[in-house]
Amino acid sequence: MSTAQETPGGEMQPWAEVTPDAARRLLIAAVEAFAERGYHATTTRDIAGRAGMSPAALYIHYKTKEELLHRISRIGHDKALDIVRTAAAGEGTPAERLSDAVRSFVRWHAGQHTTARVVQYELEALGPDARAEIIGLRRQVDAEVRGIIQDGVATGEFDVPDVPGTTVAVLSLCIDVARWFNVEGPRTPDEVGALYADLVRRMVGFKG
Amino acid sequence: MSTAQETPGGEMQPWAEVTPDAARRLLIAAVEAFAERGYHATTTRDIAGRAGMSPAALYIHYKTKEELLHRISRIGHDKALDIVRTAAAGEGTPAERLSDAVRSFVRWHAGQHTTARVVQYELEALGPDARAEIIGLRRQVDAEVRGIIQDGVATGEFDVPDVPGTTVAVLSLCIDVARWFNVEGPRTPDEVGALYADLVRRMVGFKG
DNA sequence: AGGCACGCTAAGCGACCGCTCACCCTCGGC
DNA sequence: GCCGAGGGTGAGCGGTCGCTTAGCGTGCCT
Repeated sequence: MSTAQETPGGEMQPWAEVTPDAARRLLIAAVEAFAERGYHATTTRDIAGRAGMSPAALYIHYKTKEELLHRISRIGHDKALDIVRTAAAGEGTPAERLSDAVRSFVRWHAGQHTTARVVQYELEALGPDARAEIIGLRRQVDAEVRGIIQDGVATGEFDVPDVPGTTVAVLSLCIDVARWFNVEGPRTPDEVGALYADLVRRMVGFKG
Repeated sequence: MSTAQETPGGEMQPWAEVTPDAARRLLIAAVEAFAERGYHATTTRDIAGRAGMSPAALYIHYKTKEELLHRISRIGHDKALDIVRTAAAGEGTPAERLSDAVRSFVRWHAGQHTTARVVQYELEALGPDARAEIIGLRRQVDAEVRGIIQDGVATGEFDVPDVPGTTVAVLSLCIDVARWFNVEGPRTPDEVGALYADLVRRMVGFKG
């Protein structure tokens, strides 16, 4: 669904779908600034400066500062939904699909924690329409994860007394990685993903 | 440790330790405004207006807008640390103490989610000194929870391959309640606390 | 009664915000 | 060689921000 390009190593090149080049540079600068200082504390002058342009250049490619946040949030949520959809549509057992989903979802929130922080924590800065659109995408993410858990309950693999509540908790756990993950810290995104996949297996009562 | 007063029902009256009355009204107004719009998007005029005062009145009781956030964050973290310390110092088994800690910690983050949102998510708006002080308190919270988990591992009650990682995950799970909890939602703070206590028991491999 | 400390307000200062406008440079098509 | 389109800049507008200052009202102490 995404037009982003894969490198030979298979790693996603983020923002590859944003053109032209100047618009992409501005967007990347905005992601960094928003993640560091928050949306409201970031000035358009700061964004343009990081992209090596004058303040006015921003408005050639984006109508407002909020449109920048909207584009970032939309692309990020599309990517997040893509990740869980891919895992949910896999062919393994519910336990395997849930582990896959958690592992890749967490890996993205850790590896791209700069982007994820903006995507997950600056939602309230969006206007009503944009916010509603993003909330719709979040509901789809929730539905995918809940579906996997329900499948596991149906097959008897999982023991989950409260499926909606456990779904919220699992997603909350994964999303909050973006808040605390630190590149200087002791764990790689892969390691956090593996740890969290194990923790979630336990949460759903899977005896593997 | 806190000078806050208990009501006859046993429920804590938040901000009771803030005096005089005008200073407390301003602080409560600031908590609401910061929680709704974020620190940087909140104006001192808005805070003063909510407290029924003129903009200048704020500066009689607080030196700057940042001092307001600092006071809120400090009091909130003191309360959070108090909660986990009380549970950790209890007399039950590690499983009981961990459940107590999670239940009361989550109950606070859900019931006082307005305050908790400010306390947990506006840390970066603080200056370096204030931030360092708060981070110190967070480390103490982390140490309390890690201590309980280690105790459980030592007695063989818990099966936890990665104690520091699991500690981070447990705290992250509890804290993020403040972000998603909604008073209009289907769950009471008590119910979320009970659900989360169960989920955490599973995460540490407790077979109860 | 007089004085004065204190809580508060009206007005406003200087800075900086998001955003606009008039203009410039570069480059491809003819 | 000229033109038009599109990406870029410098300067700056209107507005709002955090915060300050001069002065006012009220109640307590003597």
